[in-house]
Amino acid sequence: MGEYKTEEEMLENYDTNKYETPGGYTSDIAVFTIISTELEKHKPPVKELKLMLIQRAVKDAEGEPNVEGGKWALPGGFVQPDETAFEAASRELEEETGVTELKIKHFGTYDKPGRDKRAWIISNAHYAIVPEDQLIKRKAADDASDVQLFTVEEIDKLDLAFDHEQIISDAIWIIKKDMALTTLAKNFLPNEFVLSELQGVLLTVLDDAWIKLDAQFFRKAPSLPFIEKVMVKGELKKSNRWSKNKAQLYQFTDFDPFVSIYNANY
Amino acid sequence: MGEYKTEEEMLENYDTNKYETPGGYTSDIAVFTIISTELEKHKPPVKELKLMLIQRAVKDAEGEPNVEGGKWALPGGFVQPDETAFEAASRELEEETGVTELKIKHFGTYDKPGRDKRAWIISNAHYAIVPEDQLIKRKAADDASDVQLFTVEEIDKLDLAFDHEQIISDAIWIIKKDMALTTLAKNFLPNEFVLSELQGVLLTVLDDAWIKLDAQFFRKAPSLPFIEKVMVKGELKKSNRWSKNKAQLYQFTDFDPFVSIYNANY
DNA sequence: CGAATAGTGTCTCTCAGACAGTATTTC
DNA sequence: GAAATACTGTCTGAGAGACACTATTCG
Repeated sequence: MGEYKTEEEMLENYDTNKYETPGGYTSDIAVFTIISTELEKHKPPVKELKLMLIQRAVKDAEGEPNVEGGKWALPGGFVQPDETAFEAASRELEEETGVTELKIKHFGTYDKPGRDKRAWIISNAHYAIVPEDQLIKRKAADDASDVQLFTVEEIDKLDLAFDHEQIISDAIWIIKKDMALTTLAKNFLPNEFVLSELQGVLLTVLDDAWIKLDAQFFRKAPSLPFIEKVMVKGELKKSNRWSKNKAQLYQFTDFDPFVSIYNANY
Repeated sequence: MGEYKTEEEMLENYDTNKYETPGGYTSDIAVFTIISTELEKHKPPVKELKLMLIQRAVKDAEGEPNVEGGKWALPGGFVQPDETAFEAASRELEEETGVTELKIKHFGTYDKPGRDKRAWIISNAHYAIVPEDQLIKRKAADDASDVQLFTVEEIDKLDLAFDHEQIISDAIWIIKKDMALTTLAKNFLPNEFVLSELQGVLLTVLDDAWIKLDAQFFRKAPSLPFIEKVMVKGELKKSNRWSKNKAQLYQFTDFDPFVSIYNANY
């Protein structure tokens, strides 16, 4: 019969070697941003979705050869025992970019045996969205060549560390889905934006015909239930940031859309 | 400078104690089923969403007090180093119910420090859908009172182990979302089904007005792009399983619906 | 023939889709 | 005034929503 009389006594003697335990627990972050390139004054800029990657050092701080050295990888690191993987992602993103209060979302766990040559290491993957102005600030402060932004097409040609090719491919898929199904777009936009900016953000990721057609987009968008016209002192607030003609400014409401395949258009 | 010359040499000497490592890696499964209760012949049955839970033994095999003994919990267990959490879920579900080839989906990671009193234990949560006939088979074979099906309302009153209250609440939310956004309903239905069966499954989880209204549901459902009428030798196949009047049988196609909040109804 | 399930007929109204047209501002 | 962005007018047809009505079968 039992050696221990109480649950407390048993807990004190709990042996973590009873089952084989993982050799590490990490958190990876796919940092997305949309870069706007202004071609001309009073012209909507060209927008491109980019992902931040770091190039792993060939040798570590002690001068030892680094695992997967020289390859490009997602930023990330080991999770501490007093935090969740999500908190680790948030902490590491701040260390890396200096930005806090960002949209971060967990989207998957990667635990395939052999994914990390060192040991049985489990990774939780997150995506984060950084507004471009925040990233540009960082770019100036530290223009290390080992941190770079890549478009989706450029990533295809890179030599990626671990199973990060899979993680990145999943991240891109998820961000497309979330862009279509949630108001994720708001994280890529300033608080007040014009319709053509929203259109530009959506087009970096989605490929709907009606979003491309100005007449249809400009007619329907104003009645989307999760955005509203910006009013100041009873007047409609407008901007001519991107055009000669003044355009109406919009902001997101807190409406949380919920759609269903059983009553939607495909 | 470095002790090791090559990456291989370094890998052989990799010390997993360099960072603190988790004390365990587990996989939990929320097993859902929809139980149909036939009240009368030729009447559509009452359908209810149920979740399978197990009651943790008060003492373990060695007679020691068991952690969270006596409480209800999700089935699950430790992940082996040669498998993923998903594979572990699949294996454990088979051990528990004897059923393979089921719909299983990972939906979250639970790693909040202190969630398990024993150690730093990370759990991956999955949901699974078991057709009711498979579960009834099991019920007969082993009618242990420590495995039971509960409705969502009944679960609210139970004393649940670890953070399983949170996991279950998340699981129910996810299954509702997936029911609305994917063809998840097909996993709750036989291969060939009538519209009232689909309507019944949807109503266990969703609460759309138009699904409830027969006239609207029966008009629109036939044109859903992911189901089609069953044909046999050029004839429409019908069934009077649930009614005196024969009803058209449908089956799911392999169409994968993709909806967006930007062109949907809310 | 009554009752119950499984639909269909018909009307109204809204909105998607297509395409042309207008408004505002800068150079 | 030319050019570019940001919309609006107008028509057509498909489909959502509401409610009444029909069809089939069992007992």
